[in-house]
Amino acid sequence: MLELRTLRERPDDVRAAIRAKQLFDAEPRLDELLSADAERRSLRRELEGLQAERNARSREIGERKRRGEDAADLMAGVADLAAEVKRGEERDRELAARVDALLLEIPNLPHPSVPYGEGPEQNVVVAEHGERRGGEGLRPHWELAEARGWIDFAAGTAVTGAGFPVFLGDGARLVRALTSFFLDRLVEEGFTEVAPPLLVNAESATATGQLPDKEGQMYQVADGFYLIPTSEVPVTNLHRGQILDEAALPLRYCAFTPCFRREAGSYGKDVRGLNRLHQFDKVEMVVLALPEESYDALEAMTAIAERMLVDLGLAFRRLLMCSGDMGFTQAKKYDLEVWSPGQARWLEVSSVSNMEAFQAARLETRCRPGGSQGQGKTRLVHTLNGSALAFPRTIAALLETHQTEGGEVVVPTVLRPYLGRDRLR
RNA sequence: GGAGGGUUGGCUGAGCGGUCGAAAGCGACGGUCUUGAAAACCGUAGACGGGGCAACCCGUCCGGGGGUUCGAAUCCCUCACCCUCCGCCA
Repeated sequence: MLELRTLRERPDDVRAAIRAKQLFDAEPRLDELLSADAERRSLRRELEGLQAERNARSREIGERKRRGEDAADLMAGVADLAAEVKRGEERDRELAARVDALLLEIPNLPHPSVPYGEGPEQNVVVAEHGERRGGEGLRPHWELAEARGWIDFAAGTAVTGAGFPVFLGDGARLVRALTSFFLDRLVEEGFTEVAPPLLVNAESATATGQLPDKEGQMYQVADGFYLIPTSEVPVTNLHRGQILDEAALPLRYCAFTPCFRREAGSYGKDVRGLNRLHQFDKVEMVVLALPEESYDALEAMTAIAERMLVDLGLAFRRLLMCSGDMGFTQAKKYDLEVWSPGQARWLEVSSVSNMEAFQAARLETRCRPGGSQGQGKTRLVHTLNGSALAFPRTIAALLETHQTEGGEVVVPTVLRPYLGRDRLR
């Protein structure tokens, strides 16, 4: 969420952001929020005066009683005041709850460098790397994988349902090899490896922005928990409510987890093969950074993900997302898309975003020199995350790109130590 | 799943319904001393919100949320979490 102060001081910027992000439903909420907040502030000014008066009189009663004097007259006078305070506090609670709920519906402001656009077609291709493989006889990954028994889509459907493929044999080993390759690389880069919970509570999901709006995208299980749609959620929540030492920033984490998404409403070619699943694996980077350093961190994270794609021998491009395709919580976002020769289309395998202080405000993750024992003002940290990388589409592109005429797959050099062979059979 | 005990400031830990935002110790910060440091001594110190040019003033916060009361860290209800014992379990 944005800080209330931002809405008060820059309501026009917030309104512009809502429109730029094409989230027009948020505009009436902004209006309601601003008026509720104004009402609350004037109420509070009045209420705080009453509270001060009540406190003073109660203190006087206390002092008299301690001296053994009678205070019945004072107590009678304060009763009305106390009742009025109570009414005020009730109204204040209502308004606070309203403001709080509405605040969750206001999207983050796009960074000035983000281009305006109404949808995906206006994303900007920043760079393209590698040579796209093309030609006759290149098969889509589902044909390759099913022919060799690396992936059994039908079995997954039987066990659970559509969108839950089963990896077998060299397919499963490829998953394990990628896991190690990604994590080892990120640890080399200085990230701390995390194995987080795969279920989170509503507070965590709210802090990172999955709730309340995207509730339908998560699987909810018993006891009010949600299956994580990305490890961004548990990992970003690691420092909830803390005041971090600025000298310790940036904090850089990486995590391998399965991710669970309901993906309601998807259809057609999007859901073919590994293109869109309800359960998939992903290695994620999560960074908590100083505000003045967060955009350098965004570039660095994107570069790390890109280098992995280069090492896997995949052709890819980097997109700068336009305002309308960026999503609710992000200030700036890059997508990396790999070329899928078997499908002749681009597939998103990574999304790297800077949320600035949007998540930190709800997380109450702050920093200052010296940390919780430090001096001076606290500031909200900036949070970032990025995939490095999402497995299914990486695997799809990898199988299709490195396929041979005989239906085998040449294993990229960097994965050979992990797989112990140079071909998938 | 059953029974009991807890949750207080960066940490440990006191706290009778009435100057308690909260003792004390540790830690932190500033200073004295020292060539420097340590020790010792003196002092300063919470977070969040509102108001004021400012010194400063006001409000809220003792796990979360409600309640009782003129007044709640202290009493009541409720939820969450932690600990101990029993049961079950990879």
